Amino acid sequence: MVSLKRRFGVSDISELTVARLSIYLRCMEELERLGVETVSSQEMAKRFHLNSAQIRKDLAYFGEFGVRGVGYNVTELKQYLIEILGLSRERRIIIVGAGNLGTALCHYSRFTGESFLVVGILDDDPGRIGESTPGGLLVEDASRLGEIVRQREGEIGVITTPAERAQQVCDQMVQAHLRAILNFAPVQLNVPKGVLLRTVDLRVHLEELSFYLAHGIPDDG
Amino acid sequence: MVSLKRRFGVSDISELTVARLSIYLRCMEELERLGVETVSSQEMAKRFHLNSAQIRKDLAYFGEFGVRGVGYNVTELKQYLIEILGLSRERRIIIVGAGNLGTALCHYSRFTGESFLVVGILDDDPGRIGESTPGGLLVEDASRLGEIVRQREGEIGVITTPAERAQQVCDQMVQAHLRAILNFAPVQLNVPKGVLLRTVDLRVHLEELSFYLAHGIPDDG
DNA sequence: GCCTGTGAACTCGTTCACAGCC
DNA sequence: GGCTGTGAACGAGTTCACAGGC
Repeated sequence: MVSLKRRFGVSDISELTVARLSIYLRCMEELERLGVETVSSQEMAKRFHLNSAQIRKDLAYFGEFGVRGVGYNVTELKQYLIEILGLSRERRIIIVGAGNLGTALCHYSRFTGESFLVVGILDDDPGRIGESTPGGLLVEDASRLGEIVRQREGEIGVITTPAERAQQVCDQMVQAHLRAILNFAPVQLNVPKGVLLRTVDLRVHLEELSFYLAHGIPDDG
Repeated sequence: MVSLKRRFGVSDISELTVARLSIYLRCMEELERLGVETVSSQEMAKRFHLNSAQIRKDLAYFGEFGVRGVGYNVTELKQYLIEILGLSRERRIIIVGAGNLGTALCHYSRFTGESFLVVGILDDDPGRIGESTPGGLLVEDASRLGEIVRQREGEIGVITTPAERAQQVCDQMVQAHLRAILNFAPVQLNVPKGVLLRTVDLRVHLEELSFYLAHGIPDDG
């Protein structure tokens, strides 16, 4: 096995590239299931509707994983992608907001292989604290966030509270040393430098769809 | 009130612009709540961490909504954005997949004002059919999709099935004349031209966070 | 004075096309 | 022959900077 490129400044890698690495990982998993041992960027592009040059370029940021004239070894590339994406160790997730979405996400570890584990779901509604979720976790008091993060070595915070509460929860997560936050509340949150925030805004997605329903859908999709 | 620009080819508008229009709408709602009547692009940019030139450019695709020397009228711009995004009429949503995520999304109409309404949630698991969801809807048989879409004038399909079932459900949605599909299953789906597909892949988002946890978080956020 | 709307400059990302290697 | 890795060309998207209007 070739080693990963020693130095790639993380800021040289575009977010779009990172998102695609995750896609490539899923492609490798699929190919492995199908028993495919080797794949060229072209074949991969055709099969999964990607662009072959882009695949090669994305991968080349991190090392020389391919063999000229042959392509990429599926299992090997999968391992590299796991390594690159930091998935070789478990990442522990703490959810704040035990509404429908929050409890739904408790289940989520099931779909993501071994890499992610929800280790806590908190809420500040006394009516919800103590309830058990479909995932088997008990809802705990949101005021214990700091303690729980420390205890269970949480790394990723997920916000599924109403919009009004989200910034407050976000601040508490930063305080509790969570450095990666996934926000489902439909607000633009502020985090200090050194904290990574991703917002998944369902309302934005629905409104986009509505825009194209209103104005027609372009040919390219 | 000035009228909307008569002809903007929908393909001239970037998807990124469309997504931002949705953000701007949320900004207007916030400003209206705060009682602000007029806002300049610069003030808006500062308040919501956007870029003023980009705001002006995005809006200018659709008309001349601002007043030089003054700025934009908040309520008026809000109305324009609603119009542009096709939100002045209700968009009816059909969900397929009554697992935790699907049932969680039934509630979603509540958070999106008047514009979106979940009018059906279907599943093919006989054990789930007939169950009632937190939103008050009964789970119906997925095989009745076509009929239900027609009856209730569904326009947007939401896929919350496991990955294995997703392409099949997607095909059935296309068959049932849904032209806008929001997919939460972690697979790359194929749709014919004339159908709009958006995928929200939680796994990709989590893996991105993991990447930056592993390699460090760049200063810009 | 201040602010919009917009061409021009620039930055970033994608795609092309080929040298180098198997 | 085929395929990777990569500089160069291209295109998309963002930001600048200012003319024009209030």
